[in-house]
Amino acid sequence: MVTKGIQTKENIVDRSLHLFSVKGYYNTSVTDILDATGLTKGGLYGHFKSKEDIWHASYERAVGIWKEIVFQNLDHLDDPLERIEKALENDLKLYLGKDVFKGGCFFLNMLVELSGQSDKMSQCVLDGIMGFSNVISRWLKEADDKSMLKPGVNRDQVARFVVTSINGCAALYAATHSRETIDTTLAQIHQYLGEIRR
Amino acid sequence: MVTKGIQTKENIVDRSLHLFSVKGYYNTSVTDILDATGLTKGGLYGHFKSKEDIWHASYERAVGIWKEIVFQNLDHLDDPLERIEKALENDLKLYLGKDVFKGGCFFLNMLVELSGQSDKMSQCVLDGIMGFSNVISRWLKEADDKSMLKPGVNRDQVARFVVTSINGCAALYAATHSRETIDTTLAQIHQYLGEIRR
DNA sequence: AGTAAAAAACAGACCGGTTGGTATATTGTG
DNA sequence: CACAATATACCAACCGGTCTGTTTTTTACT
Repeated sequence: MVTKGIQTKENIVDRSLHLFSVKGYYNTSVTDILDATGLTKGGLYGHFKSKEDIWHASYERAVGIWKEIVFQNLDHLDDPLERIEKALENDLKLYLGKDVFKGGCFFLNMLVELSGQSDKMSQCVLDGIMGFSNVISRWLKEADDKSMLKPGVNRDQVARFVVTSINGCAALYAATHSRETIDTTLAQIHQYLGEIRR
Repeated sequence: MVTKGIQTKENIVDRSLHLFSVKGYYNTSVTDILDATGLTKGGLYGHFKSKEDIWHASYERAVGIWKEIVFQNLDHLDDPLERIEKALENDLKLYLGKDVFKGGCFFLNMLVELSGQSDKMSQCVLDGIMGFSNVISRWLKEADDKSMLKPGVNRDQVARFVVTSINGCAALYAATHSRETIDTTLAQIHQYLGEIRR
């Protein structure tokens, strides 16, 4: 049963996630969250014990939303390299490009802002990003097992480079909001991945 | 003649640049700058009329430092593609990797934090980054004129993709501080650029 | 070079407003 | 009725910035 309490709690997370994404963590004040939710201090701090706690809940929510978008329509792709490209396309076109979070990519924004500020929070984000890199790495392994890759391809490096590129794309897209940024990145990654195929 | 005034002014810029790079713009308080310089409010605001003014001066300083590092030892390289790779290597190994600014890449950090917050400041950073992309684009044109490129290479796209990748690398390096991040990016860009050569 | 006037540099108190967070009281709901 | 949910008032610390007054440096003139 969905009580009133957990309803408002989810609402807090939703609104906060949006605010953190647009304004950043430090530049989002608790008052901003109060205004966005219509609550007051007492109401908010009844659900979370600190601003950082709200962030962690927002992060988990963001991961859920992101996964649903990026890993959709992948099951029917038997070709691991096609699967990788489709996932990247999902990420850039449907997650980043559709402005799921108005400020750009929540994870990249947080990673940059929190690096050097909060080890706990930035490590949290970094783990998520490296997780995606590992998924791609596994798909590359699958391709390699099927003898689809040129010999001598460093799979981990390729995976990390691809993830690096989409993060760079996210940084530039947040500033430009131009489709070109996304299209260019996808086109060049396609070029790049085409060259590791046997 | 170097008066006392412009000496302290330069000192303010130096310290502030460092603080902005490590803590970000919003999370750096004027008091932080006061502590770092040993000044008080009156002393500081005699040189700059606002915190944003200090940032603009810091940005200009950062550009100067960055250019000196990235464009060094390039004159002797007649091969434009080698020149591009050397510039990227300078950027990642000597600027990013040597922790010239402790918080990682000042420009990437600022771009991400300021996008959506201050159009004026973020545009400033974006212009600088796109300027680098244009330089690379011109070098690619030079290579093309010398018939060094495969036919059909989209020079602007290649330039933008390369710049995108080094920015992504900067984001991950700030979080990991691992040489591997840099080495991987350089190695894969080398791979990628090798494929556009005729 | 010495000195006095002008100007630049700086200190410190102060401003209204905001920060994240707490304690307690009140309201709404099962 | 009981308890979760929310409001209100409040806290000390801090925010970027201004103001006035004092000290130090530079400049101008002899």
